Amino acid sequence: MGGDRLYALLERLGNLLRTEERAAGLPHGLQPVHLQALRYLQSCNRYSNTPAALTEYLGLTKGTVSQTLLLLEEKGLLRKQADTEDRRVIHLLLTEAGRAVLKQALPPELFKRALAKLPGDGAALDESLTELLRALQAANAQRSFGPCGTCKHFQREGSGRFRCGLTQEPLSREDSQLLCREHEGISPGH
Amino acid sequence: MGGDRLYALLERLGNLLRTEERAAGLPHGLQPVHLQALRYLQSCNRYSNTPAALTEYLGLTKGTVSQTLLLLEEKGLLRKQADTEDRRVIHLLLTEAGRAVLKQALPPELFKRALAKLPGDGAALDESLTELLRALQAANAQRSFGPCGTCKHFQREGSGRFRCGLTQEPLSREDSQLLCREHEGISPGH
DNA sequence: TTGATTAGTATCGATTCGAAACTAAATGCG
DNA sequence: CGCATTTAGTTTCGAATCGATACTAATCAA
Repeated sequence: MGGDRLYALLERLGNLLRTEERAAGLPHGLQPVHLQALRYLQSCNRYSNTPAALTEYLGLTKGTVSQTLLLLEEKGLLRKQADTEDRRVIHLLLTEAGRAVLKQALPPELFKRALAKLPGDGAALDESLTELLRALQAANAQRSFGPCGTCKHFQREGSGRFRCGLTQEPLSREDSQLLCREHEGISPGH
Repeated sequence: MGGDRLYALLERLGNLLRTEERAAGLPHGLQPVHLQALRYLQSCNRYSNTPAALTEYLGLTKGTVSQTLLLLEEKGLLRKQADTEDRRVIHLLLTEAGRAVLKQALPPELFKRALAKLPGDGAALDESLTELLRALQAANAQRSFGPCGTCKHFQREGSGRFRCGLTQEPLSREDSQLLCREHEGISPGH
């Protein structure tokens, strides 16, 4: 059946990207997981920049992620900031150095070159992958980590003013584009 | 730019599949790499079932792959067979047990369920991914590991009879569908 | 107040992985 | 032929990921 072929394709792509990621991180002394953590933290919103959210995103255990964060902090790529409301919670903020490393390392050179050679602008690929990801997350009961503005808790309050229905906090236009761990897609039935 | 988003998608998909693969291998005491090795060996041709080819396919070092193979052999999932022509070369053959494990473990359940939910039959996805993989392999100077029958060394010799232009050996119809490490795509310019 | 839950950390052992040194066979060049 | 070089594969070692488990501290619920 066709599933096998699709699976082989995805696995091979995954391996190639992982190898590239390994090479891209090497000069900075970073492993693939470290780059992935940095990339997540750069693109998530203020509810989702915590060890717990990162743990869910990466699909690892919290102990493992805690180690990863220790290393990134020692290297000065991120800093920790205690939450003012819930003192158990810690927010992870990229430093300038962290952002610089990320900008230089990801996406890897090979990937950028390949993308340039791709016939079309990759829109079809984007759409197919998004669909697959959605199906995977639906099949599992997993969080979607989608952009804030596409969530069912997202509320419009007039020109350029938004609010999160879950936390009741106001949201800026930039906020609405960041990934959120509480993200729930709008179900087609409504 | 759009590359970032595409990259994030692929990385996330890769992580999900890897997590699933880890879970699928757990009951057999196998890690993701082990399943990947088995899957490759099941679908490659007789020129490509060697440690060196597997090393290239996985993008690891030969020492690492050597360890992986040791474990798989100990578990009775594959056996080694010395090449009769070149006594340095070793061929890796799946045992019945190896094939059974593979059949049971891959693709992971989650993936199959997701595929079933996918609108359409995944043909668009297949095409997009194949294109991307081709672009990646062209951008790198990497081997393509494509099916024998789509290689520029592949020769037709009449009804159902084929030959490899590189080794001059005759090929069966089944041969022509297996992955080959010497595979070179037919360049569009010819 | 007491018990349960949640966020995060610390420690341990198993495993992957790369680097480098090594063996053995094949190849190439004088 | 003879000797250096290359290639296939193994071995050894150390660094790093990762999961499991136990732990602290804060919050929440009854």
